[in-house]
Amino acid sequence: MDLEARLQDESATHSEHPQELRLWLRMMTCTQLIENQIRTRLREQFSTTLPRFDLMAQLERSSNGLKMNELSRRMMVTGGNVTGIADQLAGEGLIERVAVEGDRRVFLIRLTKEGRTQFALMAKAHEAWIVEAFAGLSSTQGKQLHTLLGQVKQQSKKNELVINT
Amino acid sequence: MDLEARLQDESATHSEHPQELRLWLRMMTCTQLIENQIRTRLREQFSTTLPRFDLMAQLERSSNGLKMNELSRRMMVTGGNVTGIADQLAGEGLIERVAVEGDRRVFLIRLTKEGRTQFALMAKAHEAWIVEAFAGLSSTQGKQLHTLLGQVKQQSKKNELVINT
DNA sequence: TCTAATTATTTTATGTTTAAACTTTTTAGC
DNA sequence: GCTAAAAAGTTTAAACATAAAATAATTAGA
Repeated sequence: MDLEARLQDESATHSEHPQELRLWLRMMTCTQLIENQIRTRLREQFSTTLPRFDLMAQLERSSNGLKMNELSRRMMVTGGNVTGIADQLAGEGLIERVAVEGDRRVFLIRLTKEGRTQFALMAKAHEAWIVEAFAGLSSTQGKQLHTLLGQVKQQSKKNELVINT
Repeated sequence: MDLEARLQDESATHSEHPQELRLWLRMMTCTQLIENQIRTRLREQFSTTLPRFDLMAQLERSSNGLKMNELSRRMMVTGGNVTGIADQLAGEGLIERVAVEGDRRVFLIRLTKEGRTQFALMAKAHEAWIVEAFAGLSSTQGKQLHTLLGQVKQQSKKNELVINT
C-alpha cells in the first residue's frame, strides 16, 4: 500500500469526525432548525404546539380513527404522553374517544368536526412552511433526498429490532 | 388550459401530500428513530441523557470553553435549559464554570479532566452507534446526503432570519 | 374453567424544555 | 457621569416526555 492509499484509508477510518458523525450532526441541525421554526409559528399564529399538531395530523390521515396504541407507535412517543395530549384536545372538543364494541379495553380517537376544521387551517399554513423550508432543493434533489432517507430509515428500523432484544 | 394541464396543476398544488411534506415526515422519522436509539443506549450503558452528552460534546470540540450563550446557540435550545443541564454536570464535577475577567456577567464552561475522561468513553460508543445507523448507505450516498442536507440547512438559516424580524 | 400471560390504557413520579419575567452587568448616547 | 438600552445568565410556571407501576379487559393453556 502506497502513501496516498494509506492516507486515504486513514482519513476514511480514523478522521477526528468520521463522515457518519458529520452527517448525523447535520441531519439533527436541519431537523431542529425546521422544527423550531414550526414550533414558533404554531404558537404565534395558532396558539398551539407541535405535539398537539402532530397528534391531529395523524388522525386526519386515518379518518376511521386510531387506537391510542397505534397513535403512540406512529408518533414514536410513550403511551402516557399520548394520553396527556389527547386529554387536552378532548377537553377542547377537538378530538373524541369512541368506544369499540367487542373489546372494552380499546377506544378509537377521532377528530371532531370542529377539530377537522381547525386542523385544516393549520395544515394549510404548515404545508407552506415546509415547502419554504425545502425551497433550497430542486424537485429532483428532493426526490434524491427522499430516497436516501428511505434507506436510512430502513436500516434504522432493522437496528431497532436488534437493540430491543 | 386543457384537462391534462389542469390535472397536473391540481396534483402540483393540491395533492394530498406534496413532496416536501413527505420528505419532512421521513426526515423527522429518521432523526427520531436514531435519536431514540441513542437515548436508550446512553441511559442503559452510561446512565446519562442525550442533552448531557450533547453539551459535553460541544465543550469537547472547543477546548477553550464556551459561554453559556454560545452553548445555547450551538445546541439550539433555550438558555434556561442549558443552565439546568450545566448545573447538573457541574454538580457531578464533569464541567466547571470559569469566571471571565473584564465581564462579570459571563463565564466560560469547560470540561474538567474527569469530564473529558468520561466523555471519551461515551464518544467512542456513540460513534459506533452512528456508524451503525448509517450503515444502509454507501460512502458515496453518505456524501450525497451530506451535500443535500447542506442545502436544506442553508435555506433554513436564511428562512430563520426572515421569521425573526 | 380457572389461572397465567398478554394487551390496552392510565396514573404517578420525575425530569426536560420552553417562553417569559427577572437580576445583574455592560454599553452607548447624551 | 447618567440614564436607557442591550446583553448574559437565572428563575419560574406550564407543557411535554419518560419509565415504571397500576388497572382493567382479553386470550391461551392446562
